[in-house]
Amino acid sequence: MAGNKRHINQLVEFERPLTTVDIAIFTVRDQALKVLLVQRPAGAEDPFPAQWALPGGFIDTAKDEDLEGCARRKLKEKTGVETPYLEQLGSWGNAQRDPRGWSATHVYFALIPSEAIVLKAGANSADSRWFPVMEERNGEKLAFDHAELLRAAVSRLRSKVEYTSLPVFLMPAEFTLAELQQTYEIILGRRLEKKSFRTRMASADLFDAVPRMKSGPNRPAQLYRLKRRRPLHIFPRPFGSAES
Amino acid sequence: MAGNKRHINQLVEFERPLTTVDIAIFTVRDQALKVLLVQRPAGAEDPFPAQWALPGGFIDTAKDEDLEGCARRKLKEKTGVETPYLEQLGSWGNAQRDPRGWSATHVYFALIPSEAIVLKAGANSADSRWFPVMEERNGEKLAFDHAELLRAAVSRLRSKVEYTSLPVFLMPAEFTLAELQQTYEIILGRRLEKKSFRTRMASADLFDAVPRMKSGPNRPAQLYRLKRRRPLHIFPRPFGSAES
DNA sequence: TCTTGTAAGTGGGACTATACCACTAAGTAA
DNA sequence: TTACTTAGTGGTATAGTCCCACTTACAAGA
Repeated sequence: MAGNKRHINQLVEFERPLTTVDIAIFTVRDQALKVLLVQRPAGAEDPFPAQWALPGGFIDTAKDEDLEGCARRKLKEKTGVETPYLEQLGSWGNAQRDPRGWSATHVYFALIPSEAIVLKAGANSADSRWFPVMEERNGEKLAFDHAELLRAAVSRLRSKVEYTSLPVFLMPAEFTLAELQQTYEIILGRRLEKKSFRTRMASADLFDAVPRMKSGPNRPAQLYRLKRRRPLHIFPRPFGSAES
Repeated sequence: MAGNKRHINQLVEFERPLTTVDIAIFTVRDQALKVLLVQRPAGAEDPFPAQWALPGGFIDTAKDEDLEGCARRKLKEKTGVETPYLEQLGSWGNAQRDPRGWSATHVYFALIPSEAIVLKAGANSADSRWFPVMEERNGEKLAFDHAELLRAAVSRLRSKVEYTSLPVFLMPAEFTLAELQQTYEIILGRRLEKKSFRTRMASADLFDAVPRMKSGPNRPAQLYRLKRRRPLHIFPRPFGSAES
């Protein structure tokens, strides 16, 4: 199975594109959907100096076993944690997106509960920060074609949230149904009907009630915990329209 | 925006993976879902000699504007036609899949009506042929990791057919509702209920009735034609279970 | 202690797309 | 004319959600 020199000769005729992996890491905090962006180095040696970009970079064929491994490595470097959810979004490749030459990037998106995160300044990123995902602003001045990648990631996230249990991966270990519904509402940008929401979640059988309540100024709420080994649940129908 | 030598220096530390594009091209003919496979050259210069593989190959950074353009080029080379439907499936990359080195492939899948196709022997493929998609057989001895890629493509195709109008892209210019239903049934591997099927299609408003009937030994059937500029239609609910 | 306010959680009928199944319609072949 | 087959429809049942009003449970202040 090992390569041999004959093969190499044949390959010379094709220039190899640059190959990178980028990740859209989402969380919900302060009542908003946020994405982690890193600021590119300010020196002129790199393209798009000092601009914000999705975390990512070149594949290290020595260290990375496969594409997903590369994504997990970069994700861990930035956030310091393993992600509970990682999905491949797709790949983008053309001659223009990187001024250094024909390049292709493999894009992943990840969901991480807000409290889990410990931001680290990465080796190749002067700074990293959570940006609220707003249709207008981001989309403009990210490095490379990352604005487009981010739009695609947000679009995929929203459409999957319509009919799956994806947002549970954004919740802390214990949470109330109202908090989960809020997370759905923040991502979708609209209100959901309480009864329908609870009926769905109950029938999906995703959580165990823990024998504790969340107290506040009002009626205490039941706390739940995600069952072990619960994969993504797909609901038979998408969420309906708005409430109140 | 042009590259400069400084950048190149920095990039030397990363070996560039081999980059390819592969396509799963599907059609329905002879009452079966089929996929186009090409036989790799028999000489020992290439890996997996004489084995069957998905059509595809290296990106030509001189000719290919982007990944999808590369996929369309290879598709046209093999089938001689433009495809009515092309979608990116995902990418696979690791150190083992190609004996020549760390490689990543960008996989697309395409749907083509059976009569449209004129198979051409490609430059790098001694032969190409339609293979029925059967869970058991294919999955064993395709070149590279193409068995896995094909499984993923079939899986994606099936799951999208459950709740979209995808199979219309497999139909000839004029067709009957019974023929369309048959196409659905062949892909899904189960019978669908006639009335539900027709109600769905009617409400989707995808076709125009042409003023002609398809005659046979029995009652003639209305012929339909796909409306112009009809994108993929998504039904509010997936198809239900079997009939008779 | 009682009232007020607010969020948690539920009861029950309405609605909608599909499931199910029986029926009619329209042709060919013997 | 009858038998057979496939096209196409009518009408009720069902499932999951929608919608809205209601009850429950707590804190805070009068």
